[in-house]
Amino acid sequence: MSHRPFHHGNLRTVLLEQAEVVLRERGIDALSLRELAREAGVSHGAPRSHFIDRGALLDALAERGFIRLADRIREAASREPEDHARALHAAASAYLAFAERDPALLDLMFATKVGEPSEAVRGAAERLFGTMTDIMNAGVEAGAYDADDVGRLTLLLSATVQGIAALVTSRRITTPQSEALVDDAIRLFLKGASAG
Amino acid sequence: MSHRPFHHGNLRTVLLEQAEVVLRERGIDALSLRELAREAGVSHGAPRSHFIDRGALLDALAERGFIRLADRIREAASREPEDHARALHAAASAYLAFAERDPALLDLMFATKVGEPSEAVRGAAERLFGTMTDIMNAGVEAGAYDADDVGRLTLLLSATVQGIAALVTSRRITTPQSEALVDDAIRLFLKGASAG
DNA sequence: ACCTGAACACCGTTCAAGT
DNA sequence: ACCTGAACACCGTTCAAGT
Repeated sequence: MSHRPFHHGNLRTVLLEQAEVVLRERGIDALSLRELAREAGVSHGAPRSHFIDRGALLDALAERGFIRLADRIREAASREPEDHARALHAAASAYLAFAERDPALLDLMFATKVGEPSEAVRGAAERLFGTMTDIMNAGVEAGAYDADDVGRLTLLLSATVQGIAALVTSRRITTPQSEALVDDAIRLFLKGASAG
Repeated sequence: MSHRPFHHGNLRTVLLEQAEVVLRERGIDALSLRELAREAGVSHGAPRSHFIDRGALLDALAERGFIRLADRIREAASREPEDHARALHAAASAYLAFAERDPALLDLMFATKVGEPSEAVRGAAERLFGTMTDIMNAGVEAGAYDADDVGRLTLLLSATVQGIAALVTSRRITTPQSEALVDDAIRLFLKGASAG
């Protein structure tokens, strides 16, 4: 048996993955660097080599969250290449599914920043917005919107879906209500956004 | 001089008001019961008489936040009794102004609940939704919507405005962008929601 | 380059005791 | 009814030292 640390070269990922579990099961208040270290079998000082402080861990979690959410949305929309309305619906549903599985992570991703958001988080958030933009551009090609409007419409759609997600994670509406709300949102969005 | 505690009968309010300042200036991570107690000039155990734990204080803050936000929105909309579109715009702008002044408080109001939200918070959140409903009902009388749709449309408008606020508090968009987004949102909402 | 372990300051919570 | 103050367990952070 070696006495090299079990997680040598891997501790960062182990901490992040365990943190996601804690976030999912017990929420952000239960997330402690010392507990993560204990569960990973390292000393309480070890995370310091990978995250300068608790905020840096939270940033890394938010970054991973944005990347995963963007991937889920892109994947969902890509299953409806022929029908833009259905693609929007699939994307929104994927967003809501993420919110229901990982509400505390979504909170973290959209949490108030005291200063500027970190570069990594900002980039990951832009990846999500880029995914939404790609989906909307497919709608332009299908004749659903004017090309000039796509930037503003993408922002509006993103805000609307995030708002619905916030109502779900804060338990203000139930899952069935959120599904009806997504239907309404997309129907009204397409009607209101149509050129002319 | 009496040695009755300075805050006798008043400590609860003093703690809440100081907590709102801390939340505004330094964010939720800086909010500590012990610090609040020190600043109020009482022992660290004193808050226990008014809030069973830190979560109860946060609930009380969220409750007050919902009440204040609902009042601001009602007031803003009431200044445009003749023009429903302008009333919606005023309400949304009041929401965004709240989000910019008290981003951490808004986060708290829409934070993920692990269990069920407390009765008091739920009631206060419903007051906000009730205010939005009243504004929308005025739109029904003005002929902007079918009465049958007003419940779903109110939910959609609420979600959209909250989503725009989330983009602001998370620093994803700037204040000018949020103003343009509110314009787009309300124009598109009225177009999409119009009866027929 | 990464991890250990002592040290420090701070925190939430509990609770017997006071008024 | 409300507040005090000791006690407990836990936490984030720092840092000299090890490998």
